[in-house]
Amino acid sequence: MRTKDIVERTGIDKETLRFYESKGLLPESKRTESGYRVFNSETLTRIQFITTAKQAGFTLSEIKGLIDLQQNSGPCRSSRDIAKSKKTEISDKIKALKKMDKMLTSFISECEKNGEKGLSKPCHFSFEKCC
Amino acid sequence: MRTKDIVERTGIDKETLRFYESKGLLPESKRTESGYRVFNSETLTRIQFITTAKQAGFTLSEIKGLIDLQQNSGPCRSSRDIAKSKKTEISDKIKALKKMDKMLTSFISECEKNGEKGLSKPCHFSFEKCC
DNA sequence: ATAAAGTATGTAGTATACTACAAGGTCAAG
DNA sequence: CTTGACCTTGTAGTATACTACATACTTTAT
Repeated sequence: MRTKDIVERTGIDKETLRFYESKGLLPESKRTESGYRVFNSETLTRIQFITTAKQAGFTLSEIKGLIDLQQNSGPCRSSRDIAKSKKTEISDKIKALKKMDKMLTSFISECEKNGEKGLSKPCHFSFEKCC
Repeated sequence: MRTKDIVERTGIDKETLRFYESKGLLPESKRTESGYRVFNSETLTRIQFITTAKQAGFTLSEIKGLIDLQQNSGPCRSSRDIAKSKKTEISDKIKALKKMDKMLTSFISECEKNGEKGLSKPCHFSFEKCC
């Protein structure tokens, strides 16, 4: 696969691909004789991983940390401990998201109170007071 | 309350407080005769809201959007629709986080396989292949 | 009265994560 | 054999979210 194929299949920009390569999130790719990048399907799964991790709110350097976790040759113990602390971060993020969701749910039901009338009137609800 | 009190109670920096004010995330605060900012407890709840929303992965402009939702005087319907689409974003983020959590859980149990021996050996696990 | 702590403003700098060129080389189709 | 799509590098610019001054005024403690 060449650059264009990766771009089409993952949806990321070609400049972003190069940017990720420069940051070490992707290994330096093989090249044709003329210098064109050649990718394999592992690049696709790697980019999907980066995309998911980004959506989960991790920074690129944190994502690099996760990639390095399973590539280092040191003892598994230290990697496991990092993984465990990441799990804590994740559960904190989920808590924050659930709190936001609860606020929005209350807001929506407040809006919809009294049906059509309620929806036509201005809002009287504070997210801050909700939780 | 003065700047120092807000800083102590919320943990945000005084420059960040001023920054949020300049971005419209906080209303322009009242001042003493000499120009010192004076805050009330609503500022505290507002900052807690911003902090939670940030942790949930929302940008400051998205957070401003949420604050504006319940402050606008237009019909509740449009605010409700924005709130509904925010709820979708939140559920997508939670999905991404759960996926990450699952990967890390598998990674940890793989590390801990064979107990002490497993933890001393290098890792052989790929997040990419997991999900 | 003076030093120390606290606050104000404006401006500049940093880190992250792209994003957009410019200038040029490669390759396949007509 | 040239046109156009595709690729290369390097460098510069943008947006977000702070963060760090420099300079100066106010208030509090001794």
